[in-house]
Order: sequence, then structure tokens, then C-alpha cells
Amino acid sequence: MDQVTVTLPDGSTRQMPMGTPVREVAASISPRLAAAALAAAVGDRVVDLTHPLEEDASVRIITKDGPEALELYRHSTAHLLAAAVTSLFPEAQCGIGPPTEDGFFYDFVVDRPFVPEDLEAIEAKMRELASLDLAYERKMMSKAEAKRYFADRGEPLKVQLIEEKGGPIVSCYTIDGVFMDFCTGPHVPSSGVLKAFRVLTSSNAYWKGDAKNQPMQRIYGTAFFTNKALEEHLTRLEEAKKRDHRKLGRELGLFTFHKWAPGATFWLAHGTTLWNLLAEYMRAMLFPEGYVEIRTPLVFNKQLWETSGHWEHYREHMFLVESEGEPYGLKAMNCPGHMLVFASEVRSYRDLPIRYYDQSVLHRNEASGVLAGLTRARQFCQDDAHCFVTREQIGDEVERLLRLVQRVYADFRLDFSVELSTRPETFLGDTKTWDQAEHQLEQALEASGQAYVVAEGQGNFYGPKIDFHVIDAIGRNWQCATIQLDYQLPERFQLKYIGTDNAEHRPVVIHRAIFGSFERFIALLIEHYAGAFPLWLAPVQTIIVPIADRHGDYAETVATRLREAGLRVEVDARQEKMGYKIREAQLRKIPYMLVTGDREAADNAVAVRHRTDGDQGACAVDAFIASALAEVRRRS
RNA sequence: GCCGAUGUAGCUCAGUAGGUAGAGCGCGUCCUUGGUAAGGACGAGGUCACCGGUUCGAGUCCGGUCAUCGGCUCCA
Repeated sequence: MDQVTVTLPDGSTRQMPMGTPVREVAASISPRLAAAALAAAVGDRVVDLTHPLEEDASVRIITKDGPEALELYRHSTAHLLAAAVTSLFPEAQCGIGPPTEDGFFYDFVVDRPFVPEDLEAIEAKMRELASLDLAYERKMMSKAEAKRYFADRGEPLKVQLIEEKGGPIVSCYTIDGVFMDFCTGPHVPSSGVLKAFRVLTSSNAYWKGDAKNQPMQRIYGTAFFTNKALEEHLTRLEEAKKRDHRKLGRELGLFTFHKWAPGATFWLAHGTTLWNLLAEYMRAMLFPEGYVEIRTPLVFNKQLWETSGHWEHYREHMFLVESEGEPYGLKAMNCPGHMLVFASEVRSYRDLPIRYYDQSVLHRNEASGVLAGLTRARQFCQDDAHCFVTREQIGDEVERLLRLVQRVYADFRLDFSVELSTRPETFLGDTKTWDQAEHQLEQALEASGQAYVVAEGQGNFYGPKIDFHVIDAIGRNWQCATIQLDYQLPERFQLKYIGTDNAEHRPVVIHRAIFGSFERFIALLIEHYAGAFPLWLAPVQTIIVPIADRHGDYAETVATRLREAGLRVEVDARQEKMGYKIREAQLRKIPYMLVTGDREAADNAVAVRHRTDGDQGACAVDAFIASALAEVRRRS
């Protein structure tokens, strides 16, 4: 019989009879590996353990530690879910069921939405099927055979998928006869390896994600190799719930909402303090970089939006109003207004770059179903700026911006990743200009030492962009900063500057924001810090806790001194025991509690309690002020 | 916008089989002047989201509207 040569990751080789399933490779290495094997990588293909070796190849056995393992495991768990659903709901039609970043989902057409009891029953059924250790087997069928099979099973969506995606021979997987799915695989060898999974939620989805198609019910679940990892993930979900900015925002008195202004924030005193701190911070960062702050109208005549192109492309997201028969729109972005400011004077190349910063209120008429606290609002403010530059200045300007973004996120102790998005399939302008711009962005990224990935074809139709994804304390991603080149808007507004050659030239506009929006960034900060803001951002930095009524005057004296030093202070003079006041201050996550009693009043001191480090003992008032101010400056 | 769920006191929630509402926290008054996460007593507070219907009678059943939540789609 013909032999094939198998090369293992350590470089050693083995001869196996042609057609040997890769499972045997694992077995030939060790019984332990054979038992742990989930799949195998043959060359650069990930395959089932039953995959026959037909030619010389490098083989790597995939166990739970392999990079592809979790995705594959979750995919197999999604099949198990579908098997359970079709077993409990024979009329259910299956859609698709891929693994996701945190687990998996599977879409079904059913008569009625799933209720929590259904999900429990489905999970129980999955456990039952898992405990039976049913084999996952690949079946190759002709396209016609597969279509007939799924048509007979009452799975028209699968028939459609096979028609669209299948070759002459299609790959399907069974779970020991109880379930069959059209799927390229690979899968785990049997359901017994699926141990730590959980059905989480169900919700509506549409066939192929299009609301014009038929509605389906999506079931989300998650799966891990160990119960410990599963529990940790569920704990993380709980933690995310605890940090939810909507909950903390109410508890900490930062903001509120009212049904008469859906999607618009009422900033309460403490929230406004935070907002203003961020605004002051951003101005302090931008002014030395050559930005000037401007303020532009909120309501513009339709003609502006026609010129900018928003009337054509964005009207359904705009709040429209009318005055004396003339149509107006509330601005959804600042750029068109900034174009008018640029055009309001004759510009020379000597004036460039011009950098307009604007914290104006923006309104976007978002669909009611997508509103969510501060992260998805109808009214918000961006830390928005537009840099008007010559083509030659793009690289320098972007490089300056990259360094600025790095400094800002460092101040908030936020990690982030960077993505360069290049020319999409449909774009405006010429490819030469695009190539040049992309090259300049790349060079700027290289020069700034910033690691990044390229997202091919993900740029805006009007120019390439660099996006920043902030990673918060519990590992979630938030899209914040963006740097977008725009060749179109200057064109539409006929912007020009006079060059060294005394001729008119078109400037390029760079749209850029670092926070993104104040609303979303504050939501991020609340969840990142779990409401316990660092001293420099805490709306109330210190609370003074007099022990008894007779200490009230001294407490006020201390408070005045702290305020004069620039600290944000409250005095809790209520007739409550100090344990009560301290508990409340702890729950409000106030960084410093300063207890003032007889001893402190006598020594011109305060007894310092830190919200996380506890009782720090007595400290002279001046010494406390000095150390608190130092902490504010460190932003730690 | 679409699908589903939810909407009871400022907050978190009970409310059983339709018979005009309860708790804890918070709030107010009084007592207590207390040294590092809840002292005690009494009290006020609700058109049960809104509109309409069924019924002798609706927080409870039905329809509609609005908002919120979880998703879809979209996005700062």
C-alpha cells in the first residue's frame, strides 16, 4: 500500500498508509494526545480527526490549547444547540449558527419566540445529547442529494444555502443521526467533549441580517473548555452589568433621562462637573497643538445640507424644522459649518494648517430601538475638530495627531488598538490621490511607532481613515478616536487657499475626534473605572465627616481651605453617626473621607480615610492638600 | 424602524383566582452627639406609564400609544 509522509510540528516525520485518518497520527504519538485531540491541522487546513491522509503533509494535532480550538468547539456547540432545538421543536427551521467572539448563536424560524423556559429545556436537552457522546460525522453528498435531503426535512433555508454556497459535492455533518447540518466544518469528534456551555438569551434576528427577510429567533450561548473558564466568563458578564453606566450614572447622580426627551441626557451637577473637567482637559491638550475653538450654529437651512451632501444621504437621520416656509435641519455633524467658516475669508498657504475645535451639540434622529444610555443618544457633543491642510501637510498633521491620541489615552490609563482603513470598492476621487493619502497615513503610523492593522476596503467613500479601539478594564472594545481624510467636502464647498505659486489650491480636511463623543467617552470612563473615578476626575474629591455637631465649624474651616486650594469638597454635617456617613461616602465612591473630631480640631488636622486603602491616620490639613494636589497632577 | 420582554412610591421589588395597593432602602420630624461600611421611634409619599375597551367592579383581562431593556440593522 502507498505510504504518505507526515511531518510533525517538532520536525520529525512518520510514514503512514495512505488514507489513514489523522486521528491515527495522534494515536501514534501518544494515547493521551489521541484522547485530547479535537481536530487537526493538515498543511494549513483545519480538518476533522477522521480526515484521511492522501498525500505527504505537515500535521499538527489540535487540542484545546490550539489557536483554532475554541472557535471550533463553539461551532460544534452551536450544532448541538440546533440538534436540541430541532428535537424539541420539530417544526423549527434552521438558519445559520456560527461561533462568535464570546460564544455562538443559532438562528431558527419558529412559530413563536422562545421563552426562558424553552431556553432551559433546550440547554437540558443539549446536556442530554452531550452526555450520550454522539459522534459528529462528516457526510459528503452531491448537491442534488443534499438539496433533496434538506427539502424533505423541511429545511428550505438550508436548501437555499446549499444552492448559493455549495459546490458539486457538499459537506454536511450529522450528530449521530439526530441532526444534520450543511457545514464545511470541521467539528469535534463527538458531543461528549462539549462540557462547559450555557444557553444565554434569545432575541429576534432576520434571515441574512436583513429586516426585509423573514424574522427568525436567535439563541445565544457560550462555551468554554472548562467550567472554570465558563464561570469566569459569566462572572465577567455580571461585572459588566454592575459597571453599566446607566445604573452607576443614576446611583452616582451623574445624569438622568426623561421619556419626553428620549435619547437626550439631563446632566446633573456631578455629571456636569465631570463633563466640564473633560472639556477643560481637552482644551488644555489642543490649544498648545495650534487648535482654535469656534462655535457654530445648531440649525442650518436645507441649502447647507444640500451642499454638503447630507440632504441626499443623511436626511432620515436629521431633525428637520421649518421656519417661514423654509426647511431647516439640526446639525448632525459640525463639518459643513466649519467649511463655511474656512470659506469666510481668503486663506493663504501661510495660514495652514487651520485647526477648528468645536464642542457644539449635535442631533441625530436615531431609530428608537437603538437608543442606549449615553452610548447611543440622539443628542451629544463630540470633541470634534477639522484640520485644513495642504496635501503635503497630511503626513505631519496625522503624525502629530497620533502622538496626541497616545498621550490622551495614557492619561486615562486606557489601552487601545489602531486600524488603518483603506479604499473601499465604491469611492470618490482618483486612485492616485487615494494611494498617496494611504501612503501618508502609513508613514505617519510608522513614524509614531504605533502598532496597527490594515482593514482593506474599510475606508469612507470620501477618504481613508485611522480608527482607535479603546480596551477597557474588563477587556471590552470601544470605538473612540478617529482620524479621517476628506477630499470631497472641500470640493463640494469649493474651498481654496492661495499657494506659493499665487494660484488657488484645494485644501484637504482631516476630521478627527479623540474622545469620540463626550457622552460615549463618559460612559466608557464610568464602566472602565466602575464609577470609582481617579482623584482628578472625581466629581466630589473629598468629603468631610464631622463626628458630632460641635465639629461642624472646624469641618467648614477645613472645607474652605481645601476649596481655596482647588479641591472639590463636600461637608456631611447631618446628624448621623460617622459609620453611617462613611458607608454612604464609600458607596458614592468618593476618593477621600476626612474625619474631623476633637483630636483633629485641636491639631489642625484631618483623619484621612481612602476609599480603597482605608484609614490612613491623622494628617495636617496642609499636608493633605499638598498630597491630594500632587495626586491630581499625576492623574493617578 | 423591526422582533421580544418590561413599565406598581425617589430607588430595588412584592401584589396570590379581576373586589379602588405593600416591603426594604431613601425622605421628613423627634430622640440619640455617636471615632472609620447602616442607632431608635413616629410619619409623609402612589391618577399602579398613558389612552381606550370588556366588566357591577381592572394594577390584574383585551387593543393602541409612549418609554426602557435584550437583540437585529445602524452608529460618536
